[in-house]
Amino acid sequence: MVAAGREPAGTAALVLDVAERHIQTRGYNGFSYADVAAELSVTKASLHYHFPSKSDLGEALLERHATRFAASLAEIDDSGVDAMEKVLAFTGLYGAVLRSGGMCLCGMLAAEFRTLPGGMQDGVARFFDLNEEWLTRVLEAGRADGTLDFEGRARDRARSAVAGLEGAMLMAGFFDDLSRFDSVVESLVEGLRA
Amino acid sequence: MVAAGREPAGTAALVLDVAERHIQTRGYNGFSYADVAAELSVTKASLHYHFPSKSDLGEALLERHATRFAASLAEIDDSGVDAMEKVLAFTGLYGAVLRSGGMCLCGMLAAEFRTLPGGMQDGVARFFDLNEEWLTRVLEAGRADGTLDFEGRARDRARSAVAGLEGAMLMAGFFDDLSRFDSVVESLVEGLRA
DNA sequence: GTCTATACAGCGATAGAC
DNA sequence: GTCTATCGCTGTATAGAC
Repeated sequence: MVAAGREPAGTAALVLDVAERHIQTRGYNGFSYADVAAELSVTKASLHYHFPSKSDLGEALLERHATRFAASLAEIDDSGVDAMEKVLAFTGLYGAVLRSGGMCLCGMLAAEFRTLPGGMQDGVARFFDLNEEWLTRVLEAGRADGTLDFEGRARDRARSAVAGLEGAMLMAGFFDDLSRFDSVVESLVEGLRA
Repeated sequence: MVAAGREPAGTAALVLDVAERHIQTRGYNGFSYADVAAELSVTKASLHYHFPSKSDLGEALLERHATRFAASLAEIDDSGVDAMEKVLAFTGLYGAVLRSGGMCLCGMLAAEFRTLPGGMQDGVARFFDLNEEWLTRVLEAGRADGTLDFEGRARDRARSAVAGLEGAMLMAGFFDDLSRFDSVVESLVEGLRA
């Protein structure tokens, strides 16, 4: 079992790694325990020891993902750069996943959400909430100190930005064309420039 | 069998209707012939008469969808409104699907594309190409006659707009919050205003 | 064009040995 | 913690009667 507040280690971590990549590329309904087991050269039964059900696996993955993402955001906060640089670092987190060859984990799960177990739906919602709250704060701070300029509520901007990034990953991944992602980031940034 | 260039009628059309809604809400891997059969009160074997394989069904659906969408775009072209109104009518096509309770058919399939049969992948790509080409033309015409104003290449703008709309549908559908879609349309429109 | 019946592969999941 | 073996179910798909 996994100690509370700690990331799984050993085989459990490897399972999460493989499952994460499978979900990013094929979706939750697009991979099976057999796929993961074959890739790790273990048996399906061994996976069920670590994650009794597929939804347990999915929820553990979402928990790890949220923890890691929150840590990345905290790192950006601690870097002491201005608001625009923070926004760019934020888009960079998305871009890194795209360059690694996959769709955003939670973007993919959002598309499938009606087929997901309830616990996973909540995990996906929490991820987006985290994104929006962090970005809203950055936008508000940037507008307050004059380094950013935009119309309307910061929260609406943050939501539009996250939606734009998700759509950008979807399209750039589908066409295998990173410039489609860059174009969206570009127009996002232009809309915030002081 | 379906006559070339004509939409399927009768049971085949009903099958496509149900499959379309299932893909929009649950994805291609999220529904089965059994689901469709139950909803139409027929047997699975009956579905296989109309569409021998699931990929045949998917490809027929994409063909009908492309035909209908092209007809909607032609209708906008023929309406004689200015470029901004055409863009709004375009976003309205997406919004109508969202209000009907689903994700964009091809947006959903784009997320799953690595698990799709090759013929369906091509169909999805053609849909996005059609979107981009039409919107690029509208943006160029609008800039030429002064009713729109924006920086950069029209094609890049069109691609960003389509990506934004896809992401907006994804997020608005997930949170069941139409205002998230409207916010994205709003910022899209603002970025084009002369 | 729809039905019953069935084939066969893959799925998530469990029991129990090591 | 991993294995072999197996279960029950669902998936796509087919044969052949009506």
